[in-house]
Amino acid sequence: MIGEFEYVLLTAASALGDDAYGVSIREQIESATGRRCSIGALYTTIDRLESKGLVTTWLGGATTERGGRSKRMVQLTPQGVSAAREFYNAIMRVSRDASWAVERGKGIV
Amino acid sequence: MIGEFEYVLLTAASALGDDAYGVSIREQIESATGRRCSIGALYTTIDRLESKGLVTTWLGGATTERGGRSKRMVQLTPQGVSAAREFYNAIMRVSRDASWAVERGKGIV
DNA sequence: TTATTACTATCACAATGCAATACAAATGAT
DNA sequence: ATCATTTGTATTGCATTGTGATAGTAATAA
Repeated sequence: MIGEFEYVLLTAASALGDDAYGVSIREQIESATGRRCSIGALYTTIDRLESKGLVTTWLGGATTERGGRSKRMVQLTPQGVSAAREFYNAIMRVSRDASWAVERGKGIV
Repeated sequence: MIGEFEYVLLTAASALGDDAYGVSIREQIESATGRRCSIGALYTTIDRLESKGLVTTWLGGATTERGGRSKRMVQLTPQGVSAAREFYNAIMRVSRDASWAVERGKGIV
């Protein structure tokens, strides 16, 4: 099972589609979670996800317009999508009757 | 932030209410997740949750009928409920637009 | 050739997850 | 009483995941 931060990163990369790379993923995570994402957390997790085959990465072309190192693009593999779905479903399944998970039209109240 | 297994344990204990103790929590986890829950994972996590103030535990009375050590009862503290709610909300928020999380009638709102 | 900008990489340690193994207490039979 | 049985809990040691601090790399402009 992947960890929580790994899940967050996969989700952010998925949301960004073709624009997913280190910096944009970091911004996406910070905006989606409201919490800070450190550089170390970011790249070590990308590395770990890649070595597990859950994402692939490659160096982006020279699309930069004003200086700067080239981007390391990130994309989920089918296994990455599966792993994320599994994590999500596991949380949903476990939370089914939790008081903090009740939504409209759901359960006894 | 609590970890995924800590969340699962909090949820199981919450679901069991007054019947929450080591063995019953373990069974609840295994039935809710479909995965095995080892003894070590169980008690070390209970210890950690207690030291963080997310659960309280105490030794149950002599309600056993056929032998056996007394139970270590577990109950969520208000902080435990908050931590679980936070974890759940964080996952929900991040997953809002994920392809694997789409449900009916789910807009940005 | 140097300064600036945009980005990625590494390290070291903390927090969390987990299997294997050992230990404790209550009961009932002898 | 003491011993086997039953029901549960506790400890140890290591693997995995999370994260801040720090360093490094490459492109561009002046």
